[in-house]
Amino acid sequence: MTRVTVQPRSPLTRDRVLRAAVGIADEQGIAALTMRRLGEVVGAEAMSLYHHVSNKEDILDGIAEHVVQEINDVVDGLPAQQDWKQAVRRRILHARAVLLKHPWAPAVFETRKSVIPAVLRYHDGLIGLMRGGGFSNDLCHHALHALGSRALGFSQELFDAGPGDDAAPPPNLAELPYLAEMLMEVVHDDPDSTIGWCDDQFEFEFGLDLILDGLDKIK
Amino acid sequence: MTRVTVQPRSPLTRDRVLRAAVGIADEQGIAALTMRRLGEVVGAEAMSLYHHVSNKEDILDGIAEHVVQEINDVVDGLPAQQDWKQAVRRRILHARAVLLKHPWAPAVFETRKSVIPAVLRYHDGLIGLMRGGGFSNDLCHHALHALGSRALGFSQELFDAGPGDDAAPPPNLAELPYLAEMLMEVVHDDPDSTIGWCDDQFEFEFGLDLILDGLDKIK
DNA sequence: ACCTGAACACCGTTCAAGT
DNA sequence: ACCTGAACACCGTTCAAGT
Repeated sequence: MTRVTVQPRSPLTRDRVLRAAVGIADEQGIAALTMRRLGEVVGAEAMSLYHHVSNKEDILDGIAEHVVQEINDVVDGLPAQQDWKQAVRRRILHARAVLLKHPWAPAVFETRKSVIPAVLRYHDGLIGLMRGGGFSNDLCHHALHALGSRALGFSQELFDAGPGDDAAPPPNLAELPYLAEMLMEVVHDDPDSTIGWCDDQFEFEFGLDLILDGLDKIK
Repeated sequence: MTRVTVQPRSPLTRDRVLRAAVGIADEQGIAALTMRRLGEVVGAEAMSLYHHVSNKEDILDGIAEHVVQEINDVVDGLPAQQDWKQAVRRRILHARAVLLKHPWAPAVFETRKSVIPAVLRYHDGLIGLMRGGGFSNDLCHHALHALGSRALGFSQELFDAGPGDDAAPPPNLAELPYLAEMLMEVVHDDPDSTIGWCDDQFEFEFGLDLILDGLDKIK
């Protein structure tokens, strides 16, 4: 008779709950993250979760922290660099790369009631780089505000380049003369697309460099 | 017998529903906007709403459109101005003033699936101003991306200056040397505050001018 | 045509009861 | 101590029935 050693189910912990929550959000979107679904994934009833987290807000706080931790782990491993602008630029682009793996994260960041501790640590690092580059504390402060969410690698677009709503009426370009002309010129290399044709990475770097170059001139 | 002419209750319309929805969101926050509560306010059952809007998403689309309409009405009334930078700057600051009356609006914009038509009209106006200032269509395109949500007057902060969570542990400044030093210097005129001490309007304009000045140099 | 009550399929969360 | 079933107070939405 074979000895079937049943792996004792590892006990539920806050960390296992949060890990599972991140997994659900990554794979099925943040709307799929419900207490009941989360219970299913960790192999327990939804109500058991409340022994390890205080409520759903606590879970959202936790997975936000989790993602920023991941960013900090990446950027802390980057080698030192003499030029502050290159250092800040690279740090932010690495943060962006992590965030692209968790597309739900920006929305969760924005709904947090209190500051995410890991974000403070991230910002502390950015200030360190800028101070090293000759920034005054005052300019560091303005710089963080100017960067806003760009500091963590995401830009806030008014219309997401998501799947779009096919049922929605197409915009009437006759009433939008300047936009129509711009579109015609900008997309003339890529005639298939109308909106959402943009190279997000390029545009992100364009805006980031605009700000970093501006700061460089002030400092 | 007195003729009591009962004011015939004005029939429900999509516009009345949306107006009431904006009112609820303004006064009690977006979370208070439920179908049942909305029904109460317009004096009907929640289920009656479905004859005038297709569902709740449609209501959110509608109130987002409503706010951007309000912005367009304001900025369309602004007198012409020769300097593109001043014109764009003023337009954006007026948009911001409208948005400050509807603090829930940015979050609703971000969750819209398809482009809000009024936002296209707003952007069309901005492009017009920049074209008039000598921008190429290509630069207009990059400029809109660089501005992002700033074009409509709101910046995306990682931590909102909201009421805050008093139960949350205070950040350990010992682990945040640069941030601690910056805070000490920046707030030394206002020793009561620790975080959320910032002059949002000033910081918004600082970031906006950084971008506009940068664009001015490229164009 | 417009409106409604009852019902359905979900939520997050509480609570008393199990082991 | 950790977990659970049943229940509660909400959601958005459907549907058959009213006028």
